[in-house]
Amino acid sequence: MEKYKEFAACNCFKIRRMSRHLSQIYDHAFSVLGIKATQFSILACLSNVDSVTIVKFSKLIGTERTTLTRNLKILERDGFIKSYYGDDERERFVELSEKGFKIIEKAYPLWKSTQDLISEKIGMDINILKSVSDKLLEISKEDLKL
Amino acid sequence: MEKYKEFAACNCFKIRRMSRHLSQIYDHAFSVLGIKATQFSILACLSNVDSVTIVKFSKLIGTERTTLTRNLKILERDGFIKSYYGDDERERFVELSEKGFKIIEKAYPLWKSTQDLISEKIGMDINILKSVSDKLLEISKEDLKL
DNA sequence: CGTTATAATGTGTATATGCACCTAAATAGG
DNA sequence: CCTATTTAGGTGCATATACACATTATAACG
Repeated sequence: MEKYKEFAACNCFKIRRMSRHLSQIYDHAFSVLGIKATQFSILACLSNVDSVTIVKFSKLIGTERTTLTRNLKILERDGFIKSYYGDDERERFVELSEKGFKIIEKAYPLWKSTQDLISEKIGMDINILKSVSDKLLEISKEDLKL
Repeated sequence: MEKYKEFAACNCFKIRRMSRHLSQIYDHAFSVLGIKATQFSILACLSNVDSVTIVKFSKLIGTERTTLTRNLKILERDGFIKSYYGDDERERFVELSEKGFKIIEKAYPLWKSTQDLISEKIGMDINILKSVSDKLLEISKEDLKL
């Protein structure tokens, strides 16, 4: 059976493996601060929106709402973010705490050096990544019926 | 503060988001069979190696050993694979069961149509993706000291 | 041959992820 | 104003992921 090469070329398999690998590299860089790459991403994005509801934030960063809820719970437990309910009592807003601001200040140089290293290793193909990402995001529900 | 664009360009953030998105698409395709994309990948790869130890298999597919152990446990529980200890009593071999072979036969057309759809959407950039993936895998432990 | 090093694996703990389902609040329609 | 629908959010359950640490078996070596 010679399907191995075909299976190994699975887009999902490859991207997942890349994701795991890259996550380990970034996680390693942040480890001295006791945070993970995912957490840095959330805190960094949050630093640019002041205050935002769960649903809006999840759409903004492309993370499933309930996943984000759980990620935020950990960040709130550790004091990096605060949350409060709005006038519309269904809405819950989240925002960075002082501690949150401080950690991303410390994390920034770690992120920057890692990001530069990876970008350098990948070279010009790095731009394709955005193109591919955008194309994937275009895929609609209709496409998935087949 | 205008760091948002910079953070949003984070390689790790982008790849993780792509990975989540793509996984949802493939998972959806396999959902009628009750398996996930990750499980299909493992079973498909396993179909090409007959019988293999945990360590070798984890290196082959680029999945952390203990992660693979847990993934395999679920597949064994559901009867898709079998495992047994070797002459070297430290080694545990895993291999596909009959049920495992049957499920990948059923899953193959689902995978193929999804794979074709995604490949078409991404277009020529798909080749660059492989190049990027290979470059990432080249990154050594030394690079991470910085 | 006995001791030490290495190799293969398992487990505890923690984060990440997403679907299905549930609740409560706000809004739309009559 | 009352009911039906929509919207925001939470929770149960399951899989995925990886690091640190422990255990056991084999290999290496003096």
